[in-house]
Amino acid sequence: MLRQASRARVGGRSLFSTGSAMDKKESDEKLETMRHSAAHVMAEAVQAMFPEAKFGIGPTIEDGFYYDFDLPRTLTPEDLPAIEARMKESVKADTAFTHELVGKEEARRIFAHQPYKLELIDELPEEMVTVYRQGNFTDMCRGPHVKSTGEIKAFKLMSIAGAYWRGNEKNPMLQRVYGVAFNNQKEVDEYLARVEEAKKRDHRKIGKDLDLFVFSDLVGKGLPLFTEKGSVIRRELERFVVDEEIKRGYKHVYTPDLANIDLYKTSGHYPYYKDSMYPVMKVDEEELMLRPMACPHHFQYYASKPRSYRELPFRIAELAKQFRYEKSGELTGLMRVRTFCLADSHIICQKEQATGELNAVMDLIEYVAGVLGYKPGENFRYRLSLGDRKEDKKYYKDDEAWDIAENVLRQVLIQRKANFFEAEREAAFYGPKIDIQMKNFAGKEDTAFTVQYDFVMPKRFKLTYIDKDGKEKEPIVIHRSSIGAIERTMAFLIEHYAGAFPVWLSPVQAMIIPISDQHLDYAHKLEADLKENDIRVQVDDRNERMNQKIRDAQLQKIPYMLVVGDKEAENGTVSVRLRTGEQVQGLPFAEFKGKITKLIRERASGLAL
RNA sequence: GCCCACAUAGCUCAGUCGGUAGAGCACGUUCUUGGUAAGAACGGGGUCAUCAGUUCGAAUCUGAUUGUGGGCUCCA
Repeated sequence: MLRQASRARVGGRSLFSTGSAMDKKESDEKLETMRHSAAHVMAEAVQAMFPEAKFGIGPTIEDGFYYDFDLPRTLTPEDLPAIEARMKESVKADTAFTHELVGKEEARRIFAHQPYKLELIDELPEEMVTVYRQGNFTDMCRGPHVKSTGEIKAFKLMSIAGAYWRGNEKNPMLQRVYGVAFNNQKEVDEYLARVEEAKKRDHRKIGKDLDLFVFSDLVGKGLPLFTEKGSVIRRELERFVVDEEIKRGYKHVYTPDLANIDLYKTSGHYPYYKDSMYPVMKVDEEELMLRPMACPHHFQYYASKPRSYRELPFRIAELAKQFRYEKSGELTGLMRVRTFCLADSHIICQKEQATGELNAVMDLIEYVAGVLGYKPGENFRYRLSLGDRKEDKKYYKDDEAWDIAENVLRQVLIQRKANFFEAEREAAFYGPKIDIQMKNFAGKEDTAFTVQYDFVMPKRFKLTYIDKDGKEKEPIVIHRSSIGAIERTMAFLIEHYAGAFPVWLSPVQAMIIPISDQHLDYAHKLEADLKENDIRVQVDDRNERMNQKIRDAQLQKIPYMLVVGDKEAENGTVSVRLRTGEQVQGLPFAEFKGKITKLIRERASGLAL
């Protein structure tokens, strides 16, 4: 369990926990010890049910623990209550955890029938290993553990899943049982309630409820269709980011969604990623493929003629459709799809310009994140994704260039006082990157935006510029995305706002609700006026009561409901009900129009008129 | 791709022991013209994911396929 356990534990750490107080840290450690012991107790229960069980590892993770088993039959969800019941007996019996330090030879004897444990023993650098026992269960484990099983307060087994031994898909698949554990039953209940809340925010559910996107088996999996409403959000995001980038000196272009395979062979992408590229299409003598990335296209634009140092930084940007053959099991709603549109850019610049450009990119990203309502530390954090000098198969071999590039990125983060952490072996093959990691409501972290320092592609594509001194020099490239993949960003946004978007993103910004059909004329007059002013408005002219119409508009999370009856038609006013429940009676229509227009133009996050 | 589970009306779901389907919401029509979260009546709507098999008979049992979910792996 040793090393794997500790790695898994770090990986499973609460992402944005900020608590640094000593007592909190201590109670965290206590809780973690208890969770780890719960994993052992679960293993004991499984061993009692399946004496021939082979054990993998059983570390703690955020909120709980898991243990991997190799069993004579597959577990089903119905097995969980039985395992849980045995665990509870064990807790009730309050048996002591004991441990001893033994030599490797002795350990091999103890675990003679446990092939996975033997494998771990063989790889341990230490000569002595710790062996923990409770009841009839013995495990190799660094510890620590609770004194006795009675200290395990409250837990619940959550799910069964397959997991490859040591995370390698070439290894056998073990059965993993996940559980959560807390200090008391109340905390377990609260955890379960949080899980339920998260489900309500799931972008797949809200996407269906609010009719934002759909999938079709005939079109294919991982290929979303944006509905009229979803397309409004997408269009607003695209307009926003294109306009903003043009303001900031980007050259916005269109390049083809497919290209000759030689392009990706030249870039070096092909051998690294051919498994996730779509197969080649033969057309006459050409071999074409859907592009899995846009970088090489942009480089060909740059390379179309000689470039002077005066043209640098050369910032090429595109809303670039890309196609990746993600494995079927990896697809998830809009989070992970097989075709997506990346707000992509490649900044070709001199090495000395890198820091300045990186800062400008970070400014842009932070601006965009701010407009979307994301707060640093709360909704996202930075990850400095590093290479591995020893892995020259996975990463381009040039130790010095890696050192320089990683340091440039690190310095940018430090100077900006950014809240970041470093992650080994998360770099691209052509260089390190800064990833903006978003946490969704299910607690999973995903890359939203990325900034990469690339010292490889200029060589591959022989990108050059003529410097002041008339000599040809090699630039570097910054790959970056300002708003990420539109699909994924929409998924994050839907969950972030739980479907209650700011006005500028709302598919329908105002719903006009006539009190009776005598007020339809006035309602349609207002509708025409607002539409003329580019406000997305509808009249609910169904034969329903006003209450019903308000309820429906409310469920659709439409920001403003304009209730109009005799009073309003007479005075040229509207009675506004906000999505928040707040009401503004008798507001002159012109005033409403002015205020909503302003909120939209400013991309305001609030609704207050 | 791998492990496990799931798939019934547009949506959320029920359907007992194998005897060819039901509710609520949504939709349509009519009545109702109602002042801030569900007015009423009636009606239309399903090859029970698909294809095979077992059976006198399959939504129900078996297998395969497709899709979805939770994990694993992967994520340029």
